[in-house]
Amino acid sequence: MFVYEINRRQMQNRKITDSELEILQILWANGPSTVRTIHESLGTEKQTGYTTTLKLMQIMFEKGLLTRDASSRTHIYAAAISEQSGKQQALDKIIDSVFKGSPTKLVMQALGGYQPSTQEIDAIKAYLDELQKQNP
Amino acid sequence: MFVYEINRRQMQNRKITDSELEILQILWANGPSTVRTIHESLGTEKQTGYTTTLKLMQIMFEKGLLTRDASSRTHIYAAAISEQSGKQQALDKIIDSVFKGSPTKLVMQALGGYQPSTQEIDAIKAYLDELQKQNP
DNA sequence: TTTTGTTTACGAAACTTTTCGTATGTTTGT
DNA sequence: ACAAACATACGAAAAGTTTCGTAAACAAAA
Repeated sequence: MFVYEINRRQMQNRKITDSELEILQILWANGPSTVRTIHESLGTEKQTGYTTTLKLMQIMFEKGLLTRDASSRTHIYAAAISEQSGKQQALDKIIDSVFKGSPTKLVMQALGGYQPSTQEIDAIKAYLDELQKQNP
Repeated sequence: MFVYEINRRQMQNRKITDSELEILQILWANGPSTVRTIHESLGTEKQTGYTTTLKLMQIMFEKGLLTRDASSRTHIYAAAISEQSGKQQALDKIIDSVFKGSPTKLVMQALGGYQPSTQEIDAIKAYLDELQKQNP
């Protein structure tokens, strides 16, 4: 039986840190996980101890970034926000702060800075056609 | 006579913070400026004192993010990195951390999350055509 | 049962970023 | 000349993030 706790006493307006984003990403990719699993997924690059990961996830729970099932001794954590909205949030922030609120500007810069391949360009064009069809 | 100081003893690998990015942005928009000017540009939103802005810019100078002309009492600061590369840096970071290194993924998410207008779509398409011409 | 290992909770150190107060010197206006 | 305003430098408090050590509870193994 799963009983996901949700912490509603969130310290709201603190932004998501890079370490937190790393953990969210693993949860998005693998689904609900234990601290141990997450810690091992971080493993190679990060040289930090287990309790560090634990503490971080506890704090994220307090912030409302994660929920957790504490019905068994080994808690199982899940991302409280969807991959979609998490990524969009990250984008929004940069669009707002760096690209004067214009997603188009960001897209241009991203494309200009990277020399996408012909295949990629075609993929994006196809996607644009899709959008245009939906939005006449 | 302008004599821009450049601090070469940079603490390298610290990343650019949000506050720092705000200041860079103003410098990119307005060109070299005094601390007072920057502080007033930040003005309305930020409720922080003048010396806070000063200190921030001094630290940015130490980090090598800004250069400055100290030939007159009122120093004049300039961004040490170009608008282009600063914005690209910001983008790189998020592409790397959130979009598995794929700029195309970021572009898709940005476009999908925003319902761009027909004009914007056309502008992006035109831009893609440009890229495709250069890259046969 | 006793030992060994795993898990959470928690406090606090270490580090970074943001903020400000104060000292000191320069410029400006009266 | 003198006061008021302004500029830099600097130390340090305040706030936030990351890290770890240790204690307590439980589980598994010997």
